[in-house]
Amino acid sequence: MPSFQTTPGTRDILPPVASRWRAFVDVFAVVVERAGYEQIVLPMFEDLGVFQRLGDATDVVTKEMYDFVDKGGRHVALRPEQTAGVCRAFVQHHPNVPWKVWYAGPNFRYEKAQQGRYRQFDQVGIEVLGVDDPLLDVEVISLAHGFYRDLGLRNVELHVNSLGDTGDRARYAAALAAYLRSHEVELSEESRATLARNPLRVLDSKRAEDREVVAQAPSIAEFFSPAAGAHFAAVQEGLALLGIDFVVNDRLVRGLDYYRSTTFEFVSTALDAAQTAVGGGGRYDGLVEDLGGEPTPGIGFAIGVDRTLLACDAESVFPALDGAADVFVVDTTGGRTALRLSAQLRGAGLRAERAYGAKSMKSQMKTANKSRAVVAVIIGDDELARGVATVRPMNGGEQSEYPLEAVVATVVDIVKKAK
RNA sequence: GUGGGCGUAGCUCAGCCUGGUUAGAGCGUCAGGUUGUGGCCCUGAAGGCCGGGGGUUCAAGUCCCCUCGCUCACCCCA
Repeated sequence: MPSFQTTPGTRDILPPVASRWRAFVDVFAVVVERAGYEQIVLPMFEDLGVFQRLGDATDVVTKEMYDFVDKGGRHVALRPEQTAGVCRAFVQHHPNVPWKVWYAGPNFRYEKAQQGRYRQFDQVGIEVLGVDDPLLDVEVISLAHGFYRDLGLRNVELHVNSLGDTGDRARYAAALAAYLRSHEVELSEESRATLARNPLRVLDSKRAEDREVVAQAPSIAEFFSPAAGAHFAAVQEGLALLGIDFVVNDRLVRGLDYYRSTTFEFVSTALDAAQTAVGGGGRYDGLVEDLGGEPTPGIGFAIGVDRTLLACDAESVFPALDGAADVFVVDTTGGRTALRLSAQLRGAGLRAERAYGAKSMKSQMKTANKSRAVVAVIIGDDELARGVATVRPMNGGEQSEYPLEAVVATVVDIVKKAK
């Protein structure tokens, strides 16, 4: 047992998975940058107050925050998500609207870890501030949808709902609480506790004994103001216009208190774990104001990197790949020629590898094979004496000798043809 | 935070119920299989305080307790 191991809920992302993560973010960046979103990089910790705006009835704020007092006496917290930070940055820098940004990076929540849920977990996401157009909601949703499709995922379901405007949500919450209280004896003990804290969340219960009561509960749709109803209708029409399949799920209650109006969640049906939501988002039209800014509409989504990658595994798409070399330089004369040649080959843009230490020809060839190089360049005593190198295609083709100064061009040519 | 399952080689696991000589397998790694050449095949080697601590016993990987970690479910969420 080593003296030190990763702390619970954290882990090392080793090769080749780490490069899969990078590729994941690359695919995401291409999708959203085509739509005009620009990257933003936020601090990983901020003033605790920024995150308290997520809602003091949420577990994220009440018990999962990694907060501490720094040496200057500031009460700060590791970010549990990035939307609040984006809004804080918006208020701090007052950029022109619409402000369209994307981000990627780790967040922190003090939870008990299980598959697809870690204390340090990565998300990619976008946020748009300053626009209250339902067709923007459609665009935002379509970008997430397109990203999943670009990864190769086919079994991702889109669930949409609306929480109405601020007044609708409050009136609904009151009506729902009243209904649930009248059926309190039928609810599970856990849900009774949830009811006292945050009635909307009872709708999320997966416990069998709650199913009947939840099924009969009033729907948010009955409480929509005319404007909220029209907005939601426009979103649904827009999705249909783009040919994006979705289901309206009036029990979809997002976890954070700032959500208003349009909410949505992407669920992988290929995953049989407890955590099947691979991404989600919605409108948060009051959040900027809560953080001290002018009233500003906002919408965005976050996609969980781990869970989405788990879904990719379940569907056997977007695999992790070891990098293959283009060329491997074998040198049994001490290594100086391989050192120089591989530098030249790299300078020509190739991925060139070589063996370290005085290994036998056979050993070096084995390593060359494992590197999956297209071609091996071999320097033995014989070649060294005559100023040449043997160039050997690794697919079984004929090998031949070239003057040292012609090796780079020859190899570049062979690799280009092989690709 | 609550409950169940599991911690044996780098990885996947057998052995534990029915304690008993130097703890095994497959894969991986490394080295060989005659003159300077990979893949397939063959041979060999390295690699384990059997998660940690305590207890029972003549004897513990195996039984008991504690602890740490992982995992699944709940809670919650991405």
